[in-house]
Amino acid sequence: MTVVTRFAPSPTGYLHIGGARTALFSYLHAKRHGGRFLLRIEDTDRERSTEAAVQAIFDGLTWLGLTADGPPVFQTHRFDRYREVIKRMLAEGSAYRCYCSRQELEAMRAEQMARKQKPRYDGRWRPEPDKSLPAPPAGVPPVIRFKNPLSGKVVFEDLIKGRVEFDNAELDDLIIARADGTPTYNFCVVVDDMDMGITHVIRGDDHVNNTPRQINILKALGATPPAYAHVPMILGADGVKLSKRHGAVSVIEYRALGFLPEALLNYLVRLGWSYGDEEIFTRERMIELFDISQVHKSPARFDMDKAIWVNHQYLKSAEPATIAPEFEWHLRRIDLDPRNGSPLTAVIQAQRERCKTLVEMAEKSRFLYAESVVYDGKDVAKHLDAAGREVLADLGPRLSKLTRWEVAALHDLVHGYAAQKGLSLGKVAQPLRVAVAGAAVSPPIDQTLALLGRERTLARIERALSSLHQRA
RNA sequence: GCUCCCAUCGUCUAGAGGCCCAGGACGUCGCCCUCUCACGGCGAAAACCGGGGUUCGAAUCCCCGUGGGAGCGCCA
Repeated sequence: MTVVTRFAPSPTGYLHIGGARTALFSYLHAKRHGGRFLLRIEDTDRERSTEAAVQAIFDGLTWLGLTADGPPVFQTHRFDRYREVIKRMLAEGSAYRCYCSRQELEAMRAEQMARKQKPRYDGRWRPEPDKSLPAPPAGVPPVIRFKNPLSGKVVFEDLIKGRVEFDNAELDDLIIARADGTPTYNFCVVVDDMDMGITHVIRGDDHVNNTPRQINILKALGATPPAYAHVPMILGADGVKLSKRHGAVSVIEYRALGFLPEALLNYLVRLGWSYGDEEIFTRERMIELFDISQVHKSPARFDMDKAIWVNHQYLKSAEPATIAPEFEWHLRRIDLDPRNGSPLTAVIQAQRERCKTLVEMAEKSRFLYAESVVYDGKDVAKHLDAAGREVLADLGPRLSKLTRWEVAALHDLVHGYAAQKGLSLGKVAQPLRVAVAGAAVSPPIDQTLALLGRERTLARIERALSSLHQRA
């Protein structure tokens, strides 16, 4: 049987990083077994679902490259089907109408809580062979409840958690359709998973308690329950559920933070899963090695430092051309024109080892794309003193006479000058660096000059000298 | 309150009874390399939640405790 998994978010906000990991696990499990990964939008709650949220989820998944093998399924497009199934269940007796008012239910819950019991529906409208039901109150639209088995156990082998058991006595008759006729979550999930031919439900830990109910409905419908895998959630650095106050929670925020999608995915896959001592996994390798049953049972904390380290690994080793589009996105984000400077791949090549994020790379490359440099006062004071100015004055003419503006030639020129003057390289490179880049940090000086180009280099040396004269 | 789940360095993890006085990675701290920042190299500190069992032998199996988490809606 072909493996079919799905990611089923409800569009009430952005794509959460925890959701992204769940999606990744579903995706990997499907691919690992040559199966299909599907997407379903659980938008039955019209109050909270928004068009923008749907788009945000699509955008997040697209950026991560977790593409579904088929068009997304929208639950709101399937109401006819749900109605049909409910009609059938009513006819077969696996569901019934309940006329309790909300107030009545609330009172029931309050009373149970007071008696220190688990709040649950007491089955007052549940039809039984020898039971006589009250006459339905007039004018009250009923909800539909599922007739859950009263005794016995629901047992399932969770691929991550192992054997999980629930007593049916712990479960109550959940509402599958509201008074207005719209179906509810647990019911829709069951019908959809069945209709979509889902073989493996991989979802967040917070759904374990829903699983026995869903299995019971599935059985009442005569369907075979899929396999389940409940993945633990991601915690913030403080061990508490990850939320906005921990910083970035939405996938798109990680893009803004300067992450590469592959790097984020890599970090995420290692959260709760590992393969020996390996840390870096290409997508192909993840697909080859990922085993859902090896995922940890316990929740993991999100460690930004490690995530950034992984990102740096990708920045350092990925093909510059694959990084270029993201780098361009970041340059534009800080109002720099990617065409107004050296080719992106050359800059990436020069900057990658000193930048852990693309934000940093864009920022550190500002002097290569902006018309004017912003000088760091401290660095200017430190390196463009009298001696530094002398170096610049000497180097200007020599540089302007250089015939080949290439790394090797620039290297020889700078080194040759230092040797000739008996200066350490630092005494030459630093003033030059500050003059052209505005600060004491940049790629090796020969590369820096090569990337900047002759014209800008000479102009900036000029400007550094003249503005210093003004100050002096 | 009730139900379910979890527990190895600060963090992510290796470990499926002897290979473990517990290995790797991030982070931290030294040292080396060096034109800056980095990269890199070398090294250090750092953990089996507690208590009982089982066993010749337990981080690994069992029980209890403690601590964490999730769920208990006409939300999803």
